[in-house]
Amino acid sequence: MKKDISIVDVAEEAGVSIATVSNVINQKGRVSEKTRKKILQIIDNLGYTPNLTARNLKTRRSDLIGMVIPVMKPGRMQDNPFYWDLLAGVEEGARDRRFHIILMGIDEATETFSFVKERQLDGLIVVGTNEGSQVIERLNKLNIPIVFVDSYLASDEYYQVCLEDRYGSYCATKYLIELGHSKIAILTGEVPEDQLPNYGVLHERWLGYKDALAEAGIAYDSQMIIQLPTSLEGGYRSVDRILQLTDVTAVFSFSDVGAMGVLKRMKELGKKVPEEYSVIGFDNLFISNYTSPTLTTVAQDIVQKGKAAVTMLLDQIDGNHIPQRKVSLSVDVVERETTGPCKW
Amino acid sequence: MKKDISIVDVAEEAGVSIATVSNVINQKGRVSEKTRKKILQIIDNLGYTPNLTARNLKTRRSDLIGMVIPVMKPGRMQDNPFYWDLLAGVEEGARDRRFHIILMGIDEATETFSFVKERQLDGLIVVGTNEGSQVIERLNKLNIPIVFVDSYLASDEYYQVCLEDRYGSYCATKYLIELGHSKIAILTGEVPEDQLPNYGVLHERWLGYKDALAEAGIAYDSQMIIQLPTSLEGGYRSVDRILQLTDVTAVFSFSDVGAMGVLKRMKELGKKVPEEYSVIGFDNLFISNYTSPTLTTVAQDIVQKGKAAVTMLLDQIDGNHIPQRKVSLSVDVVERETTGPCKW
DNA sequence: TTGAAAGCGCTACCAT
DNA sequence: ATGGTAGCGCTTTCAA
Repeated sequence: MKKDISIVDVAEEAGVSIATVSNVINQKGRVSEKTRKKILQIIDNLGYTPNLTARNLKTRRSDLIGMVIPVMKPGRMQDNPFYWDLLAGVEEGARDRRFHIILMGIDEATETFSFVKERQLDGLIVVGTNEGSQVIERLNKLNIPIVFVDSYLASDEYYQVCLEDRYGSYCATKYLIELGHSKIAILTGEVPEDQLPNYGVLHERWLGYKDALAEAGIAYDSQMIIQLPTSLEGGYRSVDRILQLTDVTAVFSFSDVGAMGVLKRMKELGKKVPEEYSVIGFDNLFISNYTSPTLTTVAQDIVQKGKAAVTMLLDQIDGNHIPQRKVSLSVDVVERETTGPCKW
Repeated sequence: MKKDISIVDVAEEAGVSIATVSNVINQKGRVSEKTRKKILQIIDNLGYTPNLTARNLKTRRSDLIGMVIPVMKPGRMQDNPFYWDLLAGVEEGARDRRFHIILMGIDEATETFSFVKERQLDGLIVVGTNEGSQVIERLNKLNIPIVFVDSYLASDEYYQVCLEDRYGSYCATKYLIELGHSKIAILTGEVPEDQLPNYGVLHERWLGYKDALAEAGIAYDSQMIIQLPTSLEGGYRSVDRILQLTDVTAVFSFSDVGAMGVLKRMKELGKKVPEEYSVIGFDNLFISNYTSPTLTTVAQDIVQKGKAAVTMLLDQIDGNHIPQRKVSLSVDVVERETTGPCKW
């Protein structure tokens, strides 16, 4: 197997020093147009590709960012299309700026992030961690640019991309209330109520829910909180619990996948949506417009969220000015077929 | 900002040479237990992390693999949960073997794969390319371990992970035929019929469809092929075309997302599934069990596919014995609610 | 405008 | 069992 072509080969072929070759590769100027042309030509002929590993060793810049996503029980990444959309945005944004991305599923409890130093990552996008999580402290020690997505960290030192979660949740709830619903079950995810404040996104949405209730003068009832995983399965299983509650007429799932689970189980049990129960989700997955009935939901632009995060990260890395460290993307209730007037 | 701790610091602190430190890091043995312990202790104290970039420069091994996925029009990765499941499998398998993965969306027409040499990638997982594609030749030049997923390359030199596409398609079609259907429209994706042989997966499935028809003595009718994108939108749009065809009673979509699009449009037009039309998909996305009605489909284990691919790749990289270069994973018709007896 | 050379952090060979 | 050192491919300073 023949050795790779290095900068030395190019220099020899061109009869110049490697320093000069380096200068043309890196467009430093200070090379005569003539030799520049010649070297470029030779690079092309030889099919030379600079070795980023070597460059990185010297410059301490890898043009590589990490995207970390929490994994579930057996070490598998979460089965929610949300992440794919987010990743699509990040990937696209990174590609535009000639960065590459390393994707990693992490176990928050044990991850040390040693790969960040090992790989000399220039930055990190961290998805869905929370105030008080063990990872925050470890991440701080890394001392590299980080953008947190959906994480709600209190300190305004952190760069964050979030969503108008509270407002979106408020709108969803208000929307249901205006339809006449007052007993509204919520699927918050698998978190005990007293732990909610530690789960930023869920907490915000919970607050939004309470905001709307309060505004309408409806008493908050913690029985309405269903604590099951944010997943199809979780949504599915939640229905049996909801039916044990009295007079519930609407369900607000903090995720679209959860809402889809609800729809399935409702249908199995012969419960009519939206005639008997209204269901609203959160996310507006592209698939949510294709369920039957189509899902009313709080829409966010997930791909845009990924792009916003990576843009903020790369700007940070490149030392560009960043107007604000915390960005909150807007939401929008999309009215479809799973919601309707309260039956009573 | 303080400089990172290097092997030199560890060596100094321990009063040994860097060679010895290197030996303990790489578990080469030939170090006395006593010094080994000591060095390990110091590494821990100092919080030293080896610099993989430097190691890589020396060893020419990056412990990094690439996963490349074709992008759509505006440079966005395809909006199909399939890829996320596949990625989940790859990521999990890579993590188990301490490899990291770089994910890249590529434009097949222009991609040169220069990043492979630049980053010294140890291997590549290539998804959904095809015989005769421009990328094959370029990939060959790379001269690194590659595993092709869903690619159907003729030469048995290539390492490939595929599916029993033809058989799965045969089973799906046969299943419909046994229900009494004979006019079965198929959604192949956006490929002209005469180009099908160049699209491995689609071609195989097309062949399987024809196999079943032939077996049942049903004439093949190329009008039954609907050429629209493999997507929710494509499936949705296909319905209007299908309805122009005479006597069609069943639709076989080569993807679940396509089938979901069909379901939506059918419902909008008041067409009953499965009473008037049977619909069957392909993939068994986790979401397909949550549509309404739930989707009959040809099931494949996508996560397992990703794992199989990465395992084969890493075995190749590590020089392990690989029993066979081409693996075909099995499929399985999952009968749900979108299919039923032919109305006539 | 160009070149010589140091050195990034590490591994691996060869000595001791 | 341990150490000295060349060198991986590149960037960067300094000198010419």
